[in-house]
Amino acid sequence: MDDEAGSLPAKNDFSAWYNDILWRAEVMDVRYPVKGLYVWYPHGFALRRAVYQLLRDLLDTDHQETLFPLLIPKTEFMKEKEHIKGFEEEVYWVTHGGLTELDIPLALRPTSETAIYPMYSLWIRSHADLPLKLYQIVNTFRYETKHTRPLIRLREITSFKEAHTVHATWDEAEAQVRTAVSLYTTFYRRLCVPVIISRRPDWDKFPGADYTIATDTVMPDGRTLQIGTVHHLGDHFSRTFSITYEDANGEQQYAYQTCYGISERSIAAVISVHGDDRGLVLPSDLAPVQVVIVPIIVGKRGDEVLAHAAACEAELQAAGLRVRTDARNLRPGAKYYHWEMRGVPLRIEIGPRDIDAGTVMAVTRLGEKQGIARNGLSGTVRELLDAFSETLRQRAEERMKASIHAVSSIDGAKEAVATGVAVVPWCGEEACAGELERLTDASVLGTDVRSPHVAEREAPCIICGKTGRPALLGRSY
RNA sequence: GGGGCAGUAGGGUAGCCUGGUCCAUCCUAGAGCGUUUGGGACGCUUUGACGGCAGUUCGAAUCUGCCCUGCCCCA
Repeated sequence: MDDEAGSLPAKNDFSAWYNDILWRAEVMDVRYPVKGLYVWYPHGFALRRAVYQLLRDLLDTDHQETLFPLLIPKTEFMKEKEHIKGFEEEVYWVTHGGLTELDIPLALRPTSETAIYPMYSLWIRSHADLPLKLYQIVNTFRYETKHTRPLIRLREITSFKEAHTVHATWDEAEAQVRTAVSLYTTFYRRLCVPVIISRRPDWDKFPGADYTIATDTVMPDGRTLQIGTVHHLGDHFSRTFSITYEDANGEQQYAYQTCYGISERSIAAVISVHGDDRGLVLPSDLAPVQVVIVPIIVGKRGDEVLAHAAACEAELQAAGLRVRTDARNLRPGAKYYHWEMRGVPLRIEIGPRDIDAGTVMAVTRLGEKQGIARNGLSGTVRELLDAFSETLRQRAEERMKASIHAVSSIDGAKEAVATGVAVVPWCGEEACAGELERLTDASVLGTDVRSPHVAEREAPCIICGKTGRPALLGRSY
């Protein structure tokens, strides 16, 4: 499972690159013998833990974490008609307990609305119980029939963060939608992953929602990846599951709800947006190893070098950094390649020359090399790590900007979606969207686009010529 | 959903058409010992595989069927 010399495919062959980097960088092992299920390597799992720690930190300010069962009785699952229609073809069913057929089959949750809302019905009695904001991070199951891909299209989503909120009014739920969108924006900012926010077309919204706001990013091959959704559920589920509260006047009212989710696709985005021909490139906050120290052991001064390396490691550790010293019996170059593949943001080389000069050599994952003073090491390293993340963020944002093109013709749209996302004026009619999708072999992702790179202005619909507004068009995963 | 190609040691391959010559071979990796270390070290020793099930046959990595898994193309 070790990385062998120079054999990661170039990133411009994105599909091959993506398949290879996952195991070479020890993120996922795809050899588990069931289609669509994959194994987290410890290094990948450490990355997952860092990413989800950021997410938890953000949510914990005004949500509470909880945990609901994996199994949902068919009787509950089948209650909301639109919801069922959206999922019925991809639900796994548990039909037997041992050799006994179950009276009521149990669904493996494809998402947890129908597990959570019957309990919400019991928990919510009065307006004083509102708003209720809970989330859980769980695995979910969907019987995907299309081509599965690690972290992107899974039969077991291992890391589904789903939040479910309940409010007294439709408007309060809508305010929560805005809050959630802003929360996700912050989250992706911390991952240094640029996103475009838009409102999904009606035919593409969550089954059972009033509307859906989605966050997408653009992958290196120009296809978009949906990496977060926020749904205004209106009162559809509260009517189905009898989630009511007594208002200040003593009247029973149906509650209004939202739900919003993020999965390990967020990690696919981090890997894909930042990685390069040498392997992972991870923002400092996310890297399982933030600093690797490579002692340059030359001749008789080996012990002296190791002692200096240990002292540096201790100092950085004391400063709260995740540090590793690589004292293996390998050439330094082999270690550099090893840790570059795994995305370590900063490498520190310590050899006899550095000891004599009172310095260490610091090299970022992007190849910027400089000698820094041994004195005040941890402070300097912190600064380098922060600057590194900021560089990644800006670099990614520029790429995102370069992949978005406002167009006014079908040919222009075709050209744009070949390498990224087109912004086209669209009247809002489904028929026009269908025609547009057919002509460009791409999908209408959404409207009400929120991105610094997309101007919100009216123009004639690219299909029918009536008044239109900007819509995102792209090929998506 | 339709079609195509593939599966041989931890990873990458040859062999398959034309069944036996193959305890298969090479690169890489793993283990052990020694020498080495400022961008992928070297020597010696050693470990390790024909996706699964059934069938044809004296004999199957090789032929047949089904299944599983993966990759690519089209809807």
